[in-house]
Amino acid sequence: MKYALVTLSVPLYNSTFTYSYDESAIPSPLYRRVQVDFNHRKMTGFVIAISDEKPEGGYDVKGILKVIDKEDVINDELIRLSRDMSYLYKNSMGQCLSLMVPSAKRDSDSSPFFEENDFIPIEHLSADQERVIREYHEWRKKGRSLFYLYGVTGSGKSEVYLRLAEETIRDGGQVLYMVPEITLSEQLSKNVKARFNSRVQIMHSALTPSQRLKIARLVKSGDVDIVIGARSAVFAPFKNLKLIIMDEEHETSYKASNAPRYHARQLAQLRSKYNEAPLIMGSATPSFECFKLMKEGRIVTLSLPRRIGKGAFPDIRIVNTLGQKGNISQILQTEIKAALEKKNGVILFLNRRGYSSSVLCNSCGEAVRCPNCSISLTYHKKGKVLKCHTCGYVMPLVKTCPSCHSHDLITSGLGTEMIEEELRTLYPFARIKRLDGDTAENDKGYISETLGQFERGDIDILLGTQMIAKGLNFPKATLVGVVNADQSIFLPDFRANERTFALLQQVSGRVGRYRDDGRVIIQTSQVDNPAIRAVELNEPEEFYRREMEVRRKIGYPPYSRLINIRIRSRKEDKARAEAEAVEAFLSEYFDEREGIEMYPATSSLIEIINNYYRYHVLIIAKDESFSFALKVLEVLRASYKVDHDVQLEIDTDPIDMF
DNA sequence: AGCACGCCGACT
DNA sequence: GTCGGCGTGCTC
Repeated sequence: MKYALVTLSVPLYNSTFTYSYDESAIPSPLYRRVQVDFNHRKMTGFVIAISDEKPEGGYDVKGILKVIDKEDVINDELIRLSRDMSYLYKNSMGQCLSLMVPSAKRDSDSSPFFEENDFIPIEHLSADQERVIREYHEWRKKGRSLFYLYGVTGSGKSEVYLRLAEETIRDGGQVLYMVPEITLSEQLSKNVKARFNSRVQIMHSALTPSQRLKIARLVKSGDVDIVIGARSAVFAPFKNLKLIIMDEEHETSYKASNAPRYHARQLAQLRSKYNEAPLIMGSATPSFECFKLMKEGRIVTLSLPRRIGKGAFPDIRIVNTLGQKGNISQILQTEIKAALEKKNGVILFLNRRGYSSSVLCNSCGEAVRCPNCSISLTYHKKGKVLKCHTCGYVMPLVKTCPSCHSHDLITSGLGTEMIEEELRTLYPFARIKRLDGDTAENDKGYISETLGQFERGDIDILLGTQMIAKGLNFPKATLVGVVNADQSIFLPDFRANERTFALLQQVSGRVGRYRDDGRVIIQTSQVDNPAIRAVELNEPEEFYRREMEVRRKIGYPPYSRLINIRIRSRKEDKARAEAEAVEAFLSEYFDEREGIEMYPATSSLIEIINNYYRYHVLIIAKDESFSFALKVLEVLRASYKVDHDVQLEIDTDPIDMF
């Protein structure tokens, strides 16, 4: 008899269990998925080690039911990664490992696609691009492995990534190329596929588990040179990983929004270390975390301060919306008209879908609320419905106020639907298309179709949310209008200014990449906001310096690290009691400790989501105390029993406080 | 997290 | 009597 150490995706502190097998009867299960009986249910787990010794402890060892795979699906590196990830994010190893390989269920078995592409000529490098590649090699020789390509939009970062990827592949290494959201990186994937042809694999969220497995196999065998993908591509099982690229490093989509709440940047750093593979991050708007490391010299900065070719910075104007009637100011209207007359493309950005963000009662003042969440419903004119943007609840538009039955209801706040309506009235002959979560819903083709239309000039005005803000190149566009920057400014989050700055800088980057007549109009009621001012005056460094100083004074990231403990329950008293108990448990360790502060248990900003009451306890740890905090949370996981109808989630380095 | 076991109320 | 409510405890 032999014994296999199996990890199972269970939310228990220890998720590894020993099962026996007869080596003459079944093939070696090491690094493969196995089916086992676990407390009266069949589960799939991964074998991470095998041994001849019967384990200590005196319990009855059960047998492996069957070995699922004919070949390895994980390796030592992924096991090590899941162990480190488990320690940092406080989920079991089994839960972490189960993210890395698609789970047991088999599905329709279609093969991953290899597409032939048109040949795209290799651009010649600008002097700046050549310089940073030279600098990169010099620093590599000195043994440095963390780099940041800090370059304005349109400075040609991608070409630098591709050159370095080519060199790595030529030397026999594999490359991981991460992008925030793959659907919006059509242009990139086309370029990369054309350059590297069939030895490229794209990992996107639309892949089925079996397609993922096939790709994983190709990556593992070394038959793929470069993997392009979003967050989860950080788990690809490389045979010989020699370069990691993380484009648009500041993007929040690199952080997982359910447990284990890992950050791909953090895991990329771990894999960089394990493999002695350099990590190159890049953005025009670095996260404060990276910016600080760059200033301290812990990350090597490679800077591209100029646009390539004929690209020029757009002319940026701020329009004060206070006292303005209508949602599109006279100034913006004039600019749109001028752009339309010249047959140039117009991009309008508003970060809120729907018609109006809430429906208010003019008589009692109450907003129409979601029955399952503690937020107000958004009115969608299409279908005349009220939608909850938090839980997805939909109901027909009400005619009377749910609290006082008055008929006097008014809409409040603006969304993309409303702007679309205004645009159609103002420019009846323009070809206008809206791109947001509603129009793109369930239809990935719609996004690329619309973007293609705009690129070809078949659409005059493209109106959209976040979706159109990122990484896209529109040579025909000369005008970008931010309909309302206030939403971002008023986010109840200490990162509101950082986010606003990055967002505005990124949308501004959509024009003027190839021409010098780009124009940006930003409408806001907060003309003196530091992020607005920084974009207006094109003073990013000054913005970083001042905002970071604010963070340093209040002791927030990047001058500390946060750990947020979220507690949820259907019963309010249970949620509160548990949060208070967790706080009391942690106080024993943290109260007397330098460098660690804990906020008392409080209800979350959105108190109820999907009928769950939400509380949280926030831990703020200085860098030198962070590992102590992790140790204490290890004790919490190991010895603290949470009530049965309560859920506890630990979020290390949270990016939203909700 | 599930799932079994077990101990109480209200039903044919 | 026994069906099923959900509190409690365990998972190689």
